[in-house]
Amino acid sequence: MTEPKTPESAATTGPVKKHGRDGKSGATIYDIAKVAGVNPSTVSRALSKPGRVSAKTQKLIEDAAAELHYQVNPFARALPTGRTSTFGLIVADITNPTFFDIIRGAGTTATARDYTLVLADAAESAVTELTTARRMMATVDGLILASPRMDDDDIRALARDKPVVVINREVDGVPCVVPDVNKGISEAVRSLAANGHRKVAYVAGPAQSWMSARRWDGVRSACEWSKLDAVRLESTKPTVDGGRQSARAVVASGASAVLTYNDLLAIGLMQELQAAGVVVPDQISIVGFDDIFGADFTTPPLTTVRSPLGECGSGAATILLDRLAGAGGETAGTLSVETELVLRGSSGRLIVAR
Amino acid sequence: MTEPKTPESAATTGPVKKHGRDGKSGATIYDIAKVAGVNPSTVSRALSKPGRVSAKTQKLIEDAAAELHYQVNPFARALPTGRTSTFGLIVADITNPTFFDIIRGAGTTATARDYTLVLADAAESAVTELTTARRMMATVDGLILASPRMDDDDIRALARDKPVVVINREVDGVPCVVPDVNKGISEAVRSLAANGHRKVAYVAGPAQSWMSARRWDGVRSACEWSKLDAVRLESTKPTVDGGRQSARAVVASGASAVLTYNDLLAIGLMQELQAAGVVVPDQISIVGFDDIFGADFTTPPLTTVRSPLGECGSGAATILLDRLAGAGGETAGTLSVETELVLRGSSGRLIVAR
DNA sequence: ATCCATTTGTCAACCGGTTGCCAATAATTG
DNA sequence: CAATTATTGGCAACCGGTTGACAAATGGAT
Repeated sequence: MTEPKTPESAATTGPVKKHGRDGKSGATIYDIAKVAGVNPSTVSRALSKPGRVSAKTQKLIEDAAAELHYQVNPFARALPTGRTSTFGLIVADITNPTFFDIIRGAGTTATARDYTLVLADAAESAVTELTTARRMMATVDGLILASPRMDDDDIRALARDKPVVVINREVDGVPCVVPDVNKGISEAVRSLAANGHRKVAYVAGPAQSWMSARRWDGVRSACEWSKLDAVRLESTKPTVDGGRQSARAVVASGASAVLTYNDLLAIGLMQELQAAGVVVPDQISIVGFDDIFGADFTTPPLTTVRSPLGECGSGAATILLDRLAGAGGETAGTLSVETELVLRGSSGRLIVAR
Repeated sequence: MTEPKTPESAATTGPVKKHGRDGKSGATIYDIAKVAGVNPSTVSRALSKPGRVSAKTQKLIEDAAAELHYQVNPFARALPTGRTSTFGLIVADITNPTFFDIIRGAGTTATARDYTLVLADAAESAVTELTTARRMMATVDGLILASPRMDDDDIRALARDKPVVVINREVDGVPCVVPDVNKGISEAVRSLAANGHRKVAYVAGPAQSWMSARRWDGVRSACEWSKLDAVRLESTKPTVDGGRQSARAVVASGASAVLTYNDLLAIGLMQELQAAGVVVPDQISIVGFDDIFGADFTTPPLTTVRSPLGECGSGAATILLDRLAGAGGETAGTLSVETELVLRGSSGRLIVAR
């Protein structure tokens, strides 16, 4: 091998310092170009556009890159192209275990497709959420919003800028991933009816929650079908504490079976009822939603309508990544994932006290 | 106001297109410069170096920036400076609820200080962990490793490159945040001793877990002090399932009280014992570690040695951010956070069967 | 050997900020 | 009022890749 081009000469006093390695870490395509004896742009092409350069030049460059432990500088790449190989996930509340599986699903899919996941928490505030989303938009290729609290219009505005996928809510014109509650709910209601229950209460979630409305719809229509009474009760907040506070209303309602907006409410409710001497499920059956982590820690373990949250996360990530890969001209349909009843101990035959 | 400098003239046929707004979103400092009638570099200074420009120029520029809804392009800034306003958090296993609070703590601190958190999961693999860490290093200013599985040397190697903080493990030469188990453990053991227990079992975690070793040390020495027998049992994995599997060994050990490496093990153990007809805490007291989400869902609710995980997360983030802000010459000490006993229903007086 | 159609590599102009150096201006002092 | 010093703003060269335009080299067909 003869020294290709510009050797170390000319390094006398000229102001030529362009692209000089100053001891810092990281080789650049200029270093590779020097080693391989080609032009930097050729290196760039070899490394990003397959088939654009001849096989032997390709090999030459790849070898040099390997030898130098080359790693692209993501910023340098993002600057002219705008592509960042990163997407954001904003969850309504990191505290809420519902999102754990979503985060995991999205994270796994991201890594599998060589993307980086940036996570942010909206702390249940629509304002924080929007601010965070706006800030993120600058650094990501796309965004996933899990149970967003902001307006439909805000979401659509974001979606006009870069691909956005919504989880747990349907927004017109934006691709969504939503658990289809009907199957799980009708299984649950049928099971309750079969066990002798005649009146079912639904403890609702936050008033502005899209999903809570869907679930109530599902419960009402399933009850209608099974000829059961359905009554809707409000809750203060969708947490264990909120569940405790709803116990009084539940008892007052005279229902013998309760479905709650989520598992947290169900767990709190069960704790409070048991503390008051109510036997679950003999006197009251309780069914939650989501099958979150810990739903089976209770005694009796919680019966719940499982939403495949991990699947929602990975599904949303897949949709997003596909859009980023393709020209992005796909339709904005809704991906619906199945829910199912997980029958555990907190629901069962009604034992009428006499 | 008169039109400052270069008006729209000269836009005839010259190849002058530099920094032209091409309809894309986002104003640049060049746009601001034009509006404010100053040089781009002055805009840059006004926006990043406080006090470098005169008050009135500053105002002029800020107004223009506000009017144009200017937002810095993080990539353009990162390219020459290397600063990204981003740090990474790698957790050993996203599935494990222990990390939920850590993520939240770190996330909150990050946002509070205008940093972005990038999350990654190592899926309990030392190799994945190291790969992920290496890849992240290119895009972040610093790194937090929560319960890392990789070698001390690998961690130190990473730390040589950029600031690294470790949670739940002590590594020489690297700043660490570790819960000090002793206070919580001695409270637990004293409580057990006071309740008539004479023999305590410790169900250990993964063999290579630094923290499991610390906890066993703590249990042993606390038992010695309180004149109790201590026996160590191994577990298959630190999960609910692992806890179930350890039940047999626990019973065989003859201990009347058990501390487990973590809450998951404790919960599984309790479920299995109860299924076998053992009454908790009358016949066996169970104490977990961490006070994870759901630890109080069980019946009886779990007594546990709480580690302030959220504090660990935010503490680590604070250390990291302080280092990034300061020249980074601080010592690499260990930040120790206090643990405490959370006395719930799963531990109590030993009722000797007769 | 000549000419045309491809393939492959080079040039140079970006992407949007940052920063060292220097000149112009303003403030301070004699 | 002149001389000196402290501020402030401008110029231009980066950071490290990407990409359109174009020329050189290669190959095939005549």
